Amino acid sequence: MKDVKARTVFVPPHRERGAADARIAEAGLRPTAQRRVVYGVLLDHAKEHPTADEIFMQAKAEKPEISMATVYNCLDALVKHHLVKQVHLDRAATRYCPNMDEHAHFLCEMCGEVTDFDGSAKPRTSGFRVPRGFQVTQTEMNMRGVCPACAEQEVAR
Amino acid sequence: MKDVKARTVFVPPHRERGAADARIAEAGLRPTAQRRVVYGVLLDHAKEHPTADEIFMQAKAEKPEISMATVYNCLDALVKHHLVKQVHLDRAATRYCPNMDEHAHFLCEMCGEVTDFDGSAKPRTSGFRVPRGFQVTQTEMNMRGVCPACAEQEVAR
DNA sequence: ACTGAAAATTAGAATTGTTCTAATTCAGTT
DNA sequence: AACTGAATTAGAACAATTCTAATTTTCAGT
Repeated sequence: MKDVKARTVFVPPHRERGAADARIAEAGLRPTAQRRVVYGVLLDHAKEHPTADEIFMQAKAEKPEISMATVYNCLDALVKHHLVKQVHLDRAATRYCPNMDEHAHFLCEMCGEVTDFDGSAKPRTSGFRVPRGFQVTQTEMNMRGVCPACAEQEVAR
Repeated sequence: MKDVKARTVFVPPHRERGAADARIAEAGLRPTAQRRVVYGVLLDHAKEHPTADEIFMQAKAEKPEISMATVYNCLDALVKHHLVKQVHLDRAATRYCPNMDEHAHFLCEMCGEVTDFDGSAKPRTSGFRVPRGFQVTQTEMNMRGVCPACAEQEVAR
C-alpha cells in the first residue's frame, strides 16, 4: 500500500445538515453543537470512512474550538446510539461509518481506500460452520484486494 | 464483556515441539531458539488465540532471557512466512493464530474467548455485492455473540 | 427569564500496544 | 580463528486512545 497518510482529501459537498440534528435527537442524544458538527462531517464524508483525526481536522475547520477529546466523546455517543459504526482494519486507526445498513468493507491494498459492499451475511449460510450452542448476534466481513482505479493503473504499467 | 484481562490461564499441554522446528525451517526461516519457543507456545495454545503479551509471559517461563521485542520480531517473521495469522477484533491487542486453514473468528461478548469456525467465504456468494472491477484477494469474517458455556450461565440466572 | 443538577466539553496527562534504534550476540562461512 | 549478516536485546519513541479534573452548557422546574 503506497501512502495511506496522504489518502483522503476532504472536499465537503455540504448536504443538508438538518438531518444530522433530527437524527441525533431521535437517537435520544442531546443535540449539541459539537455532535452536530461531528455527525455532519461524517455524513458528508461517508465514502471516505474517516478516522477520528480526519474528522477532528474537518470539524475544526467548521468549529475551531472543538477538541480531540470531544470528537472521541461524540463518536462514542454516536456509536452507542447506533448512528455510526466503527470500522477496524488491521490495527490501523479506527474509521467511522454512518452507513448503518448491513454491509461489508473492502480495503484496497494499493491506495488504502475503503469501500462499502452492500449485502448481509447470515451466519449459517456464510460458508462457515457455526458449532451448536453458539449464538451469533453480529457478523462483520472485511475483504481486501485491488479497487477498479488501482487495477487499471496496474494494467497500464 | 466481563474482565477480558483475566481471561486466559495457560496450562501448557506440551505437544511435540519438534514440529515447530521443522516448519520454521521449511518456511525458510532460521530456526533460532527464540522462534522455536514462540511458535511452540503458539501451537500449544492455539485455542486461546494469545496476544503478544500472553505469548511473552509464557515464553519467558521457558526461556527467561527472551525479550518482548524478540517476541514481536518472531511473530512478525512467522506471519510473513505464513506460519501464523494475526487476528484483529476491535482495537484490542492483536491476537495470534497458528491455524492457517481458512476459518472465521467468533468472539464471545461475555467471556471474551475467541473460537475458530471452520469454513471459507467466497466473495461472490458470501451475501455481499462485489461491484464489477473489484479484485478480492482475501476475506475475513468475524462473528460475535455468546458461546455455549456463557449461554448456559445466562439460563441459570 | 432564573436557577440548580446533570450532562457535555475541554486541555492536557496518562495509558496501551506496538515499532524503532543502536548496541550486542550469534550462526554459519571462509 | 576471523568475518559477515542475521537475530536478539533493552530501552526509547510513537500513535491512537482513554482518563482526569476543571469549566461550560443544556434542560427541567420554577
